[in-house]
Amino acid sequence: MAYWLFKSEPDTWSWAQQSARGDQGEEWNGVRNYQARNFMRQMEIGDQGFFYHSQTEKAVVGLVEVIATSHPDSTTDDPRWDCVDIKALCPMPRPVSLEMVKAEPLLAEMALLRQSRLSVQPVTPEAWDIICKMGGLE
DNA sequence: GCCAACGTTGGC
DNA sequence: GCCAACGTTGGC
Repeated sequence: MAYWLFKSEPDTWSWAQQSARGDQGEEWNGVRNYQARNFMRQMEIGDQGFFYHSQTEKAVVGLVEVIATSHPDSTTDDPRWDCVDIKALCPMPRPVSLEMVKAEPLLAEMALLRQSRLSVQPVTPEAWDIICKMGGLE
């Protein structure tokens, strides 16, 4: 099983909206970036991810799970763009802010810091554990 | 609101 | 195939 990070502007698609979808989940659509798309194509059902709010909040606010593998993005006719479906698992008891991630030397290599514009990115198992603990999980 | 980073597009 | 121009994203 692999770990990922999904980034969203809360004004566009928020954790609250994602949670409201329940187990039915929702397409992670609208991605128009090849790198991000390629990561989604690698995802498998049961993979887990962080849900990150960019812009105003800049924090990991919850955990999600992949419930459908890559398929055409319903928001475009352009055959280049695929997406997966994800559902909310649980909120972070304490959201892990970008500031907190930056302050942890063990997380310095995260794509979140190195490639700030990438909206879908892989997370190593080590980074996953660290952030879960920082957020009050486990 | 600004700016840096970076991806995309189009002309050559 | 290169590169300049431009658009978008995200942090500050």
